[in-house]
Amino acid sequence: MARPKSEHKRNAILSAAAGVIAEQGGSATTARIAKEARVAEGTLFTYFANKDDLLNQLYLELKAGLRNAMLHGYPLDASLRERAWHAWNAYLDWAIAHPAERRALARLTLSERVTEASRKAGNDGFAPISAALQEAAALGKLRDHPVPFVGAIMNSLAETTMDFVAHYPAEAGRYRTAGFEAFWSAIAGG
Amino acid sequence: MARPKSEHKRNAILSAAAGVIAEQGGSATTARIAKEARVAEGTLFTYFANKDDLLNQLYLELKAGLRNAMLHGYPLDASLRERAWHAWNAYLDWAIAHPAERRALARLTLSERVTEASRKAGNDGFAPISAALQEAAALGKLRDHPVPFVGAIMNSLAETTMDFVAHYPAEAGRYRTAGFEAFWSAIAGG
Amino acid sequence: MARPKSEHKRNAILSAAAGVIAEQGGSATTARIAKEARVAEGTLFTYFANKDDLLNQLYLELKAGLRNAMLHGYPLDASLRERAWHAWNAYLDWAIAHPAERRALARLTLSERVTEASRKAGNDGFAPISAALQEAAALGKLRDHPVPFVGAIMNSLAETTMDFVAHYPAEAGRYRTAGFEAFWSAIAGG
Amino acid sequence: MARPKSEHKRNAILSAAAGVIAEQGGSATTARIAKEARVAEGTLFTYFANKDDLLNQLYLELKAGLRNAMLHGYPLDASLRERAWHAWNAYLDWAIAHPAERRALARLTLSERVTEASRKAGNDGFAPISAALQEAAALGKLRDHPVPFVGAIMNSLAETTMDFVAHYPAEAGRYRTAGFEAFWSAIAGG
DNA sequence: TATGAATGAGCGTTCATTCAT
DNA sequence: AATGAATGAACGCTCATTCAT
Repeated sequence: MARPKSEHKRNAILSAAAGVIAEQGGSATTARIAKEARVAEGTLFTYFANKDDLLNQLYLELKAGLRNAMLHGYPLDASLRERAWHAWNAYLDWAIAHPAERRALARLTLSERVTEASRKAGNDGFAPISAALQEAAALGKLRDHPVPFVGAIMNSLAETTMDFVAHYPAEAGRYRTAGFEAFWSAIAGG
Repeated sequence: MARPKSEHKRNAILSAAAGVIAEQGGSATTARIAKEARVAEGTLFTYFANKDDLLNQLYLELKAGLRNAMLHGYPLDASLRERAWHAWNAYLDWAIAHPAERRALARLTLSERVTEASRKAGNDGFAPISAALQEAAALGKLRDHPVPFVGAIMNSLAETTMDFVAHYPAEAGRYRTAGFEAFWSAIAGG
Repeated sequence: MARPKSEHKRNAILSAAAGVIAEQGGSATTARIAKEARVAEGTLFTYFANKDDLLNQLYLELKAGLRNAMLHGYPLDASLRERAWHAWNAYLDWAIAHPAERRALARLTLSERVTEASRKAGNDGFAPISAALQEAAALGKLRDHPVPFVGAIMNSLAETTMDFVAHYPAEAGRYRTAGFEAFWSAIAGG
Repeated sequence: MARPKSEHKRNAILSAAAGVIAEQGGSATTARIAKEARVAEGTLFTYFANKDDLLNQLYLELKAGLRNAMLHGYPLDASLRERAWHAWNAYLDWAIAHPAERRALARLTLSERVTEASRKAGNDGFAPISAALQEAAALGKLRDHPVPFVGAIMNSLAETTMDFVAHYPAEAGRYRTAGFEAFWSAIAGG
């Protein structure tokens, strides 16, 4: 093969896209992304069929990165609260370490251009966390909340917490704990 | 430009904008909005200096509408929980009655085109609710959470609840209560 | 109405398109056409939905112009030969007077982008000439040739004649006559 | 570039080009041609300096192929009419046997990218046929037509005939004869 | 020499904004 | 003030050509 398609270049484009989307949101252009990735405009299209494809692949990549972060070291056998605490922290750690990725993911999640199929695929692999919630529900530990509702609550409280952590880094620890307490109080009981 | 002739026309444009943004998100064009408002393309620009101005004014208008809904009949002298319950229900009622507005507001809140100034101005007028939270905090009834954090938690849980209400209208009542319980548990105590 | 869409501008674009296509063929760009028409690039698209639409409308317009030229003064009651002679001359006169249009029409006729529907519509209105051929065939004056074949022969000989007239303007008259004689000999008889 | 390694590969590219141009006309891309020739995109440019060069060489190649077909078995000593009949049939046989080549040649003949020099060179080698026409003219057998005009008439009538043969294969024989009769009547006489 | 990824000028088209009416 | 045609910068994307392998 002449010059093989380089995983490095693909990642550079995805990474540049995350940065530009985090910064500019809906007005991120392919020209800007290519420039940021130090790649010709046309090159972007040898790695991604079109802009929507890039957006969807980026969404998937970000979801996968987050999942890896959350599931790395996940204490399968610990108590429910400990597992929740692990997931909570892993999420915050990832978000703190990857602010652009986090912002880009938030924007993509709300974009009309990310397909339903991508959303579904992106949520695969979060199975262990879902499983924990299912188990908790079965044990009657989740008040009366439907499982997906609890998942959504966790998500939205974590996002909110993350907003404060990002805004007040000096009090990151405090918000991290407070957010978790709020979450745990919100769902546990029964 | 400063004093448009017809308040009716201005409202038609704002209302059309809410509808189109709710539906199309980032790809809403001024041409489409004007058409929906039954107004010429150019007319839009005698009421709003440019698209960003329209977006920011719409954001403000939606925030004001929501505030009016939440504060109408607000029981200033009731218990903290009752006041929270009132606000909670008022929010959900507004969102159910104005789905396009709600969706547009959610999208604008995340848009890079709504300025910090607009966001600040938009949160003015929610003072009575903030006041209640302040009071609660002073009484030590809010665990240890900073007041703005509690406000944000309320907001994000209400949004999450609203998503489920919209998705499963048959179980609206259940989610309405469950969401409030989650919220109240999350923040009350101490 | 603010500024009505002007027939003049539409014609300027069509005329510019004919000129540029005659000159550049397949590599005629919308930018070049707009420039030649002294119109902004975007304006072209307020008169024509897209480039293909422009091409098809131009084809139709050129066909209509040619038809008008050929049918103007057409001697419905003259002899067959006289009617053929009239059509022959009218075609050559039009082609000589409108060299760019003629060349553009030739190119469009061969383009993949002119639809079957346009071709069909373009041939409507040449009915009187077709009728003459039908009549001649009925009278057994066309040797044994099928009518459409005779029409095609006339067309191709006229085109060939026109090529020579264009190339050797000094001998235009000679080719005009010689071409017609060739045509008439080719089809008449029986 | 001047001495490509493989004549086979050069032919594969030319042949693929004929096919793609016949099919797609002006929108034939070098990428598509290379793919069809089972050759890398870059390889095309080691055999041809650029796309225009490929087009011109293809034109020449097609002309040469047609010439070979027409001159093979050409009855130098037969009567004028017999020689014309031979050429006529040879052309139709070639066109029927090589539809893509014929179509590509027709398109290239009209393309602005085939140079005057190529056209001239392409017509060399049809000398024997020209010679026959010259001879006939000298003998006063060609009415009064200039020789090149007669050649062009033959060409355009053969093309027209070919269009009908391609469209109505069941009546190929009839059109073949009728076309020739039309041609012969058009030019012979005196 | 052959490969195919890389390049970037240039394409057709959109759209926020201006301006003649 | 209202209209909508006119504008042209900017977009996503294509493709002939180059060049590292």
